[in-house]
Amino acid sequence: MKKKFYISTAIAYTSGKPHIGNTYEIVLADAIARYKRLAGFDVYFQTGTDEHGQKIEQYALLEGKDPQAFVDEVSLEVRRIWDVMNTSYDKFVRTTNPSHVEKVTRIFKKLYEQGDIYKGNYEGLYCIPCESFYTDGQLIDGKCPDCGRDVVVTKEEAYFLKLSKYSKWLEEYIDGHPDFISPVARKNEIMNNFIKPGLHDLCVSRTSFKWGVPVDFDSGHIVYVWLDALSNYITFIGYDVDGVTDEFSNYWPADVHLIGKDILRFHTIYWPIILHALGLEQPKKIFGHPWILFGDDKMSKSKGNIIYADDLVNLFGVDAVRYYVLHEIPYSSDGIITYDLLIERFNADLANTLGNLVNRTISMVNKYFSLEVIAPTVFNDIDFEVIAVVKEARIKVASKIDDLKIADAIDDVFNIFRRCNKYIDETTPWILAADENKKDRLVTVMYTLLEAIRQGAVLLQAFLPATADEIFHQLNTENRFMDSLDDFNGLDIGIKLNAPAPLFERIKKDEKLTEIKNYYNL
RNA sequence: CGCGGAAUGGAGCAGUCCGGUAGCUCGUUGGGCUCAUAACCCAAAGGUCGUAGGUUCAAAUCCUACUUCCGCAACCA
Repeated sequence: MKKKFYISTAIAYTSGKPHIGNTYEIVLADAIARYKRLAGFDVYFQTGTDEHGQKIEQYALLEGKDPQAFVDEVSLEVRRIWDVMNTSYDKFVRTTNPSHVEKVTRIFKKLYEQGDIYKGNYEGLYCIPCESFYTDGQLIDGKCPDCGRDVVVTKEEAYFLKLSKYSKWLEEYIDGHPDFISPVARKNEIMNNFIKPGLHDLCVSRTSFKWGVPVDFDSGHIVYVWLDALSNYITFIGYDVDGVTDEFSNYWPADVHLIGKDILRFHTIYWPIILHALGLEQPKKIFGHPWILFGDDKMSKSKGNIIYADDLVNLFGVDAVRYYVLHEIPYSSDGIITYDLLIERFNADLANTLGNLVNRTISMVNKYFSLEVIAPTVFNDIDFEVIAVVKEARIKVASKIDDLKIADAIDDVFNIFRRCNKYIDETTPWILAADENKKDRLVTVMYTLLEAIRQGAVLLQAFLPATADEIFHQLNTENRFMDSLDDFNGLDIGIKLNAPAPLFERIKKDEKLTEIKNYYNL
């Protein structure tokens, strides 16, 4: 039986269109999911939208829409962008799904009945016009951060989750499972700032708005958004308080929850405690990925420097955008995106190293052998060097993916292509072609190149699926499976390649920058 | 003294745990080649590894202090 692999992204909050930063997460998860499928795992990849809460209620009101209609629209837009990014999620979930809502209601009730949730009073700084509570830290000059008016100390009835009861347990759990939270810097942050000082009980209901899952035994109370949102990881694979499905038993616990570093707290404190209280196993790893910054600034609507993924795809193509976010964002520190850098990487890596390699190789096969794949004769040392690089890449990629170092993994794939370019200069096929006595050598060199490219494309599928498809098409092969890397003979002898065509046209920077300006009507 | 992270040639990063000639990708310059998308290959220039001390035969790496930047600081997703 196949080994299972459950990976999730955070569900996107449907307050607006997701920008490239949000999109990074789904692409990252997609690369891992695609790789694991390739490696023979039974992969389950879940993503979706988080659709409840006061903010959404407000935004909907602002646009004069019913909240459900509002989230229907935004959720559709999120899904459209995920599809534009060519991501291979298995299930797209929505927290407004009636079955999910019922399950959350029952989870809340169960936790209440077993004493993990209790009724108390929430006391905080409240802004009356905004109908919102704030903490000291959120206030700007002691005033409401939204409207700038005075806040007053207010008390309201609310339900609380007994985090304090599980504080010790959580600390020990995290200590005993060093890989649970990564990167490790984030783990320290959570441990030192929150867990070690002792956890406060978490307020898990609200009465100040309506748009959410109601507490069925106490009207007026709405389940706090996070209890609702986090539960998506289990409710949509068949968890219910009074029984679970086979699907749940098969896939839970999740192997990776991929999330933005900003919501790490919810996933490493509230979520483990909720699961523990429900008597469920913990996910194996929670990875708080870094952010993408545009230029030097954090992307935000107020700064007007938001980049949307679908616009970038229109301007550069889906794999160019995937390549950039996967390759240029470091493992634990924030990455930067600018048009200049995007163009530079596109030209240097995609057009020059990869695109030109494929193009020059197939062009040579066309010129020398009329596109026919001819059986190699004897490999010699220089060929074996290339073959060794290809073999090594497979191993390196596997270990980098397991460490979630996707940028390094994709670089290992490109090492194959770099090595191939060098190999062409070392073997000078055009000189071999001029001498009929060297035909055997030429045949072997061309085969080595084609098969190295094919094997590179097999690995590349995880990251740039459309590009890999195009390479397979030009090579006229469907042999794209991982076990085809066991040997170096994956191309059928005697087949004809398809005609060469550039994978990526080089970008002229000035023209592209002008195009970008026009695109945005600047 | 709230907690944590970072500072490495023009750019983006690795190396720091387990001290031992400073590495990768790109950019720049020179050369080569001509199969290819002004591409590809080779070579060179360019860094006193944030600052100041300390330990050591030897420090980017260990210790101390300082400077700068960033994240987190609890019910906002």
